[in-house]
Formats: sequence, C-alpha cells, structure tokens
Amino acid sequence: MDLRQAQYVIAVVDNGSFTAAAASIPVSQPALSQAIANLERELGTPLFHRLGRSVSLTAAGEAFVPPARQMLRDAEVARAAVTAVAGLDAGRLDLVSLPTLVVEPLVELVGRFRRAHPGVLVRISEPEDSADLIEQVRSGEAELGLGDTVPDDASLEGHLIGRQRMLAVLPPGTDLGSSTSLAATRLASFPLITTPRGTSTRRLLTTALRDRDPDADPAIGVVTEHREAIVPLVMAGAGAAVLPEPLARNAAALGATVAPLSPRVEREVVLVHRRGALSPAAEVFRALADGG
Amino acid sequence: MDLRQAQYVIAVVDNGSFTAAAASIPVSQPALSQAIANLERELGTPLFHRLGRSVSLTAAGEAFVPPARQMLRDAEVARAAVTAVAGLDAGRLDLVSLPTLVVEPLVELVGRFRRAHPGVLVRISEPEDSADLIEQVRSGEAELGLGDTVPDDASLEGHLIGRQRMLAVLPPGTDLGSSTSLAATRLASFPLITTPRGTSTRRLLTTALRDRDPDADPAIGVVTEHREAIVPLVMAGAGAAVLPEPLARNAAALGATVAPLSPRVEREVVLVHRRGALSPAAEVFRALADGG
DNA sequence: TCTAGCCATAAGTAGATCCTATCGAACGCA
DNA sequence: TGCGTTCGATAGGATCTACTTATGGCTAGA
Repeated sequence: MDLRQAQYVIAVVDNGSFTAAAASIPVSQPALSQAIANLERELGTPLFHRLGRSVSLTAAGEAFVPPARQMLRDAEVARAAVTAVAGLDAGRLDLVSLPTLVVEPLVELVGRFRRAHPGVLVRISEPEDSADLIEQVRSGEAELGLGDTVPDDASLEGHLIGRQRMLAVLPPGTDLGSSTSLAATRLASFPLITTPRGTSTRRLLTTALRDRDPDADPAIGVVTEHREAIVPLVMAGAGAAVLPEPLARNAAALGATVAPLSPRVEREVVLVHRRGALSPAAEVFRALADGG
Repeated sequence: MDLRQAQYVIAVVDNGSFTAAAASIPVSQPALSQAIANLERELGTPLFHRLGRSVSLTAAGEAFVPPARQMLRDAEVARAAVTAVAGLDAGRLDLVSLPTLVVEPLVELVGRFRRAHPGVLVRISEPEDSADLIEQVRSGEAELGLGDTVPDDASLEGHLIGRQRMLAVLPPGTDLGSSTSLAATRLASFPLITTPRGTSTRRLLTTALRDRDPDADPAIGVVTEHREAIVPLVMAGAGAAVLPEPLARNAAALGATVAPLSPRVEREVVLVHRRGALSPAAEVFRALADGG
C-alpha cells in the first residue's frame, strides 16, 4: 500500500471514472489503472466494479475509502506541522544559559523572540556549570547556549554578542572614600560571598583577584549555591560580592554600595551552538542576539 | 512523502538509531538513510539532529512523528477493513429478488448466510419487474438477482437453482370433484386474481393458460399490485389465483382450496449475476444457493 | 450498425530504490 | 594520545517500479 495508490483510489471515487480521475491528478489513465490494479492485487480483493463504461465501489472498496481519506489527511497534517515549525509558527527552541546571564541579556532576547514568534515554545535549562553548558549544546540537549567563554571544541561555534562589566557589591554604608571605584586589593580585604568552585562567577572572581595580586589570599566569607541569596547576604553585612553590572545595579537600588572594580573586570557574553545548520528558530534567535 | 518514508522515520524514533532501525525493518542502513534524507529534502527541514554517534529529533521531527504514526495506523485500518470484507467478517451483499421468490427460497438462503457470516449486511431490493431485475444486476446496483428466467444477455450469467410448481388457489369450499388437480380449462372458468401485466406472476399465468388453449380468454377478476392482498381476496371469494407452491401452501393452511394445475405448470428459480468474478460474499451465497 | 467513450493491456523508457563496499567522524578504552 | 569500534553518509551498479504512448476490447447511444 502507498499514499499514491490511496490518492488514486480517492480520485476515482470523487471523479466517478478512471479517466476523469487521471486527468485531475494529473497522471495518464493507464498509470492510474495499473496502480489501482496493483493495490487490488496486494489487498487480494477488487476495490471497484468495472462496468464497462462506468465504475462503482465494491464492498471492499467502501471499507477502504474512509481510512484511506484519513491517511491522506494525516499526510497533509504531517506536512503542515513540519512547515509550521520551519516557518516559526510552531515548534520549540531549546536554550541553556548561565544563571547570571538569564536576567541580562537572555530575558530581553527571549521576550523579543516570543513577541515575533508566539507559536514557538522557548525552553531554558540551567546547566550545572560552564562545562555542563557546553555539553548540553554539544549533545543536542540544547540548541543554543549562553555562556561566557568561546568553547575550545571543533564541533562548536561561539559568537561574542556582548560584554558585561563586573561590579563590587558592598554592604550599605560602606565608605569608599573619594574614589568612585574599588581597587582589587581593597576588595580582597572584605569577606567575600560567592558561589562554589567551578561556577563561572566564582572563576571570574578569583581570576580577577589573582590578576591583581597573585599572592593575595582572598577571605571567602560565604559560599552558597543559592545565587538569589547573595544580594541579601551583602545587605545583611555578611560580606562583599562581585556581580555582573545588571545584578549589581539591582542591589544598588536596594541600598547596597556598588562600585566598579579597578582595574576594570569584564566578562564576555558568548552564544554557543553546534557547527552547521541551525533550526529556523535558532537562526532567528542568533540574528536577534547578534544584531541587538 | 510516502508511507515507507514515514515508517522509516518512526523506526528510527523507536529504535534510537538509523542502524538499529534499518535492522528492524529490515532494510539496509544506507537505504534508510537515503530515504529519510529525501524526505527531509522534500519537507525542506531536517527531522533529525545527527550527533555523530546518536540521533535526536528536531523540533520539526517532533511535529512530524504523531501524524506519521497516525498515517501508518490508518494504513493498517484500511488493510484490515478490506481483509474483513474479503474474509466475510464485514461488508455488504446486495441482492435483488422477484417478490414471489423472497419468501421461498430467498429467506432461507439469507438466513443461512447470515448465520454463517453475521458481519455481512444483506440488502434486498425489489425490482419493478423482471426487466428491472436484470437491469439492476447488469448495472451493479445489485450483485445477485433471484429471478425466473435465464437472461438473454452475454454479460450476465444465470444458474438454475430450483423449480417451483404453480398451484391454483381457490376460495374455501370450492368443489374439485374427484380429481386432485385442476385442468387449465377449469381454471379459466374462474375469475382470476393477479398482478399487473409485466410482472412475472402474471406472465406465468397467461402463458400457462395459453399453452393449454390459445383461444381461451381468461376472465381477469382483480388486478392488484399488492401481492399480499391476493390470498385474502381468494379467501373472500373474489376469485382464483395461481401462486407458487410455498405461497399456495400458506393459503391452504388458512382454509383455501389448493390444487396443482393439470398439466403441471412450473417456473424456474434462477440466480443471476454478472459474468466474471464475484465478491467473496456473493460467491458464498451462490454456493449456498447451488448446494441447497 | 456504427461511432464515441472508457478501461485494460502492451512495450519501452526514465527514475527510484535497493544492495554492497567504503569513507569520515565520534566515542571509549588503553 | 592513539587505536579500535560504531555510527551515519556516500558511491557505484543492478533491479525494480512507475510512467509514458499506442492500441485493443467492450459498452452505450445514435
């Protein structure tokens, strides 16, 4: 059995004759006759009574027609479903993002993407750490990853889509003196609040401090996996933190003392994906990230 | 798109890899790869992410799979429906029968057929007259016809499946004297009750009378299209009728005087169908009629 | 009886599908 | 880091299928 054969049978039913059906497809009449004859042979039963000048369905043909119609409809449904996904009227875009990049710039990008393509579901997953983010992209679990390093992997491709300045976030009322920035050595004098080893924020913090003074041994005050606890901890006077600018600005609005580090510390925002063709949804998202 | 391609895609989804899918069908792995590649080219979108050592569905693939499964199920439904009809577990048998043959022998045949194949619907239509019965069979409106003449038509085939003796049915208390049969000339002396010209019963009556005495002009007492009124009319003394033996026996049970005609008058019972292969249901029915 | 229309058959060609063999890439193991 | 294994993709060639045009047989209507 075959979609083509089913289509031919339905055409004969709807047109009343083999000749008219063949003309409507279009295909030659003998081709249609043979295709139906082959189907009948395969099924072991004639589907049509040949009455010389007209044809009519046999009982077997009557039974065949309804599921055959359904079959053709399903084929159209399948085709339309795929087209809808390709045309960004449906489907899903799987993203993975470092937690500190979710608020900025991810939410803005996702918001613009969703407004442009409301039919596409966006799923955002949280990686264990930077290595896991790369792995999720490499394995196909996510199609696009938002990280802070261009991966050292030939099968992956990274696009720099922005930079984030890192700011020191200090307890309310901390006296900075006359300077508008905070020296790395001064930062090291605070008990620090940060996430566990292996996370990108932590790596950024230690790298920044060592860059300035390799011998300094920063005093870690609090280590937590709960990023959302960092700002409240600073506010409670538990210590200082280093956060990307958008998060630091939020903390400042709550009363924390915020200052850029001196010298300046930045991290890159990198969009990662597998080398090769992206899905239409991912392609649009990448253009959004590049352009904006 | 193609049922085969859909089947291949589903096999990959269910088996997790192209190789395993190919082994399960069975088909060679390159054939499966090419078929899916062709489908993807036709749809304009990849259905699978090729991850080197494993594959996973793209968003388009996710959208494709459910209707594709439905399509394959429908193909099975179509096949099963046809098989059910061919195997006499479903379907319909269209019969057309002269009214006087419905009670005998048709009901008995249909009863036996239905007991053997309860899934097959039997439809019995009533022809206008003998010519219409032939036409219904010839046009395919009915597959089998039960008549009383072998049709003079090269496209049709007639099987003699029995004979029916015609009996005179006379009002209760009619004196037949010592004879156990009724001479044709005696019959002609009764006012006769019969159906309109063109019907097979009428033709049989007049033919029988003329065979005996071409000059006799039978006195027609009542002409009615309502066959079921004939016996009550006889019972009411409205005249005499000539009926096939089974109907006449019923009348006798109600009190009518019944006698075979002398000389004997018979009609043939003929099963008519188009030349060529019959549907399985019709074939079984014909065997039933021939054998019984 | 003749003509027109419809389906079946025949013959040949173009295309598709399949196979085996092989390649390139990726993963796991040492 | 190198090697073997396993996976999917590619290449080449044989086979089969489906299409085309041309033609025949049969039916229906003039």
